[in-house]
Amino acid sequence: MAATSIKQLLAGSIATGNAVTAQGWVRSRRDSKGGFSFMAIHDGSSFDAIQAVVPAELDNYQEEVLQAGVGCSVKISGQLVASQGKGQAFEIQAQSVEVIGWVDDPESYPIAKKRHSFEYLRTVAHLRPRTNTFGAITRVRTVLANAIHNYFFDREFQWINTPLITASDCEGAGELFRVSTLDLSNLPRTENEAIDFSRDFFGEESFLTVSGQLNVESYCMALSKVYTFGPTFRAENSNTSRHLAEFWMVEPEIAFADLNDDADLAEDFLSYLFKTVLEKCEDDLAFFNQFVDKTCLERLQAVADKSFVRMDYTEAVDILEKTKKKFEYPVKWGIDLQSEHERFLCEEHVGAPVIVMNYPKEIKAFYMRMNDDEKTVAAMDVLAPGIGEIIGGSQREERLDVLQARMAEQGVGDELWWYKDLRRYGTVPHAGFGLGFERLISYVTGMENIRDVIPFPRTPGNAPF
RNA sequence: UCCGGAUUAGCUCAGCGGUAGAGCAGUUGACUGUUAAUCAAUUGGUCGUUGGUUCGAUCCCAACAUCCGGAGCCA
Repeated sequence: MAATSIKQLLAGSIATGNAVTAQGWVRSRRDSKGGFSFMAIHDGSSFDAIQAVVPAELDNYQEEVLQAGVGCSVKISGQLVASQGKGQAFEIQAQSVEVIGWVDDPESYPIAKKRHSFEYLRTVAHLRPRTNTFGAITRVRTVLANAIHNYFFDREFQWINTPLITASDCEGAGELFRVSTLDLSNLPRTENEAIDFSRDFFGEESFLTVSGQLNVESYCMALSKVYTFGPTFRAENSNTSRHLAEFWMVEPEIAFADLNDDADLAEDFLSYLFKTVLEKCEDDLAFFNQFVDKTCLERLQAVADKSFVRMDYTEAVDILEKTKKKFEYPVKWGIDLQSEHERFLCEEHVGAPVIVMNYPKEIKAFYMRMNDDEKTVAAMDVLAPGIGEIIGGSQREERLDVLQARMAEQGVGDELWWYKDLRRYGTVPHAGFGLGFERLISYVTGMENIRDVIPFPRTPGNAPF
């Protein structure tokens, strides 16, 4: 008989008395001298386990059922019945229990039936999905990824699969990983002893992308509403709870739009995502709210209700200068906001997500649109309490002459000729932003370390699984 | 990369200049429609690595490694 997912078994849509089969992994077994054992079985489809009541009369009860501990995989067939005990509505009255896979050595099985620290679980990243926490994170991650695609699909955005390999090293977002097939122990050289990249795979130096934005702009200039959603790579030596060397990013780009349209999109998008996860991950979020972060649900609801505050950079600096709070880094107009400043703004001053707009041009990238004051550019950061910058975006410079001047200022070379072409042929005001997918999940779940919201985190000195 | 902190049983931690302890897990038994079950007994450790100080180092010192927190970079 085909197995039914535990989510379905617990949903109440199958009439009691029906024959069912569940398959999954044992979370716990409790033996009763009343002549049966209770087995809690997980298969990842839901937060809750299903309980199987296994009678001692089964042929393999002594030899197998009583030996099947935490982590063993099993297939259990029987009748779905209303539970006599508290804690679950339904359970399986087992008629057969087949142990599919044993746990070699229960004492050294890394995932014991107890609380483990997240630091420890990172060292067993291949087994940590078996815990409540990582199962819940995985389901939330899936719901959010789907919600992202659904949001854009419903609003006539096209999903653009921008390349992961790029020859441009000037995308302005940090250090790049080199992509090469050259023999490192025998590098080809040019006449003046430089490495001869013309003999490399792509005929020039190439790298893993740090952003799909420049490429997605080209599709935006034809399809109007587009987005990328995929992995991104940064070779920064960043050792923090908010950075990964490999992470996923969502980057929408909209044509015929300015910075305010961009901020509207960011706000509506986040609000939709949070509403969706509140609706679809009730059990998992209840778990996070109880064991990981007591303010989790409250915070999600606040963002779902769109309680964003918008302010100009200039206004933000003004607030920071006037507050009595002492900062390690003094504030003055022209500096980039430090973590402590961003935290003060969204955590203490406002107590909700803040969108800071129109930053000094000196501290922002070449492609951001120059404002009329010629001192600021149309950039925005969405700052979230507890996370910091969750979104960074801008209106793009659509005027060829201004863009060229900015590129020259920042030393960006000719390899972006195609990017300039977009301003030469039917240019249009447009804007977009980048949302760090893992930062979003951190914010939603309350998980403090970004290494715990991606299945196999890559950080400096660390890619073991 | 910089500044702090940590590294002792499978896990979480306590401890002390005279070579070690608890809780949980595991194992065994008792008990029970149980559900982080309970109760009893019990196994289990070159105290991160390498040097140094000392009669003697797990403890003090130094370097290194790894991890954590904060900062920078950013998403």
